[in-house]
Amino acid sequence: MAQQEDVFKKLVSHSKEYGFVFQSSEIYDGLSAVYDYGQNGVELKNNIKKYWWDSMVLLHENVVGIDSAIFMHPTIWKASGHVDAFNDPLIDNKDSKKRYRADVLIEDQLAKYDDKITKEVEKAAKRFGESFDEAQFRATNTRVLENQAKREALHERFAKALNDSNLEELRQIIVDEEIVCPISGTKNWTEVRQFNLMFSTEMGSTAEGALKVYLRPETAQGIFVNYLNVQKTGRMKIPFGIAQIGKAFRNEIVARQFIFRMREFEQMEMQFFVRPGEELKWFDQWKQTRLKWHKALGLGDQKYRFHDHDKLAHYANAATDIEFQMPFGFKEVEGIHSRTDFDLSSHEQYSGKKLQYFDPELNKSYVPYVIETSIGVDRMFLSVMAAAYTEEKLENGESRVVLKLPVALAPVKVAVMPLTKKDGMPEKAQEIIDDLKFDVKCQYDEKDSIGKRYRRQDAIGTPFCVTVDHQTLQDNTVTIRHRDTMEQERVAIDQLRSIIVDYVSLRNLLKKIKED
RNA sequence: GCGAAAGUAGCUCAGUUGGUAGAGCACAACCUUGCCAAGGUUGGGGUCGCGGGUUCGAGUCCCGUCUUUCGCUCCA
Repeated sequence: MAQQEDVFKKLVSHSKEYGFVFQSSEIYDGLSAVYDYGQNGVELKNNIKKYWWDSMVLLHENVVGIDSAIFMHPTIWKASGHVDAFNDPLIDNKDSKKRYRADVLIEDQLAKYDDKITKEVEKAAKRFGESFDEAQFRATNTRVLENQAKREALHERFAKALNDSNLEELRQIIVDEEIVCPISGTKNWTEVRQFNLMFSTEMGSTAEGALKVYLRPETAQGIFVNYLNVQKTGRMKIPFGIAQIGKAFRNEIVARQFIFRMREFEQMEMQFFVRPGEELKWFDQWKQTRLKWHKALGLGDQKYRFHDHDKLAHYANAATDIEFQMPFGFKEVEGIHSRTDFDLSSHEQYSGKKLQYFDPELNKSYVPYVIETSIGVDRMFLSVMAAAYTEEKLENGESRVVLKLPVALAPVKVAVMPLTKKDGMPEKAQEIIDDLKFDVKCQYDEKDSIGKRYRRQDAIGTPFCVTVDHQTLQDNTVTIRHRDTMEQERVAIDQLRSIIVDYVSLRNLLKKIKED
């Protein structure tokens, strides 16, 4: 484990050193849990996105894409449940260092009163030989009455505090009720603080007219609110899907582990609309389809596993994660959820618009059920980098660091270099680039020894190095050096394009998904 | 957010009981070599994360703050 964390550290500094990931605003000391992608990182990231996008909208005739805005009508987040669920009043116990939701602590206290009352009523029932209900109805026991009164008072006070969002009052309730921390048993509490996981800002320049809007905490809702637009204008027939790639924002209390959990991140989500009752069948199918997409990258089949959820979110009736073996353990990269008709129904309610589909085969209308596949681009990026990062011992005793990236994802596909800076070799190399650069990202390098240049390309995962040497000037052949094997072959310049472009094409990955 | 540790050149780090910042690699130019990195010469680059305090004097001691890592916590 210690060794793996070490690998993670190296990966982080390698990412910076070779222009993959930089800390945001670094010259101003950085901004917590926000990162920028550098010149190589952006290429890799774009390639990952293209791989996903093409696998969705090219390979599935019934999946189309959209690109919805980050700002959306605030009521959308009420309908989705985010306004309620992403707003937690939290309180810490200073002794046990444990954090609790203040409202949950108070609810537990209410439950305690209920228990007391029940016990007293049971006792009374036993003593007088009555049924529980009879005893409760009489409720003459003073202790029962006392506890009922207390419970009622607490309940009222609690409801009012919640309603007013009065955090001081919530804390005062905890103090007055002498609620103790279950771990430390003490009453040493911090202030109650509101943690809103959604970023908000104001739209409209005048204070009175301003509308409080949120930066979306997920891209899914942009798909749901456009469901009808796409279905109607695209003449989509159920089952069909809508795919989207875009930024989402969450004001995480703790955001850490490099780009694994960031406050601004990118999602690739696809919502697949199906007939009610058929959702679990599609859920299983998308589980397999998505796993295949991951495995096609060849990062190692044993590095993936499903993690089925026992506790389901309020909208789901089935959920699983695809986890990847990161240097710090198996971690969620993608979530697949059966979201039922929760979102569309909720938007029907809040918007007052019908979001139904008329199914000609069933001859009836219904709100479709939804299967969601949701993958974090940044997590995907991290998993690819982690799997690709390799330190090799060579036969001559030296070592090299090589990113064994899936070739279709590599930021630079080919480096073209003259063996020496003389005899027209640089010009020849440039000619080759001028031909290849319409198809693939090329890099030219003439500095330092050839071996050093090869290592530089290894470090950013370039699959091919083409070298122009003295023989090139005679017969128009060059050497191609392969990243993983370090082996070289000599080929004619006019063959380069077909060799390289075919080999690094996304097409090869996409074909793999379709194979059985 | 709490606790712990850390922050010195692009990277990895050294810097003694407080006395005005160093190395290797990297980078730039030139020379040399030419198929698996670290030849030669020269050069650029750091208000030691930031702010304050103690002191004649702070990279070093104290306080605050920012950032990172780990643990707790949280995770739609």
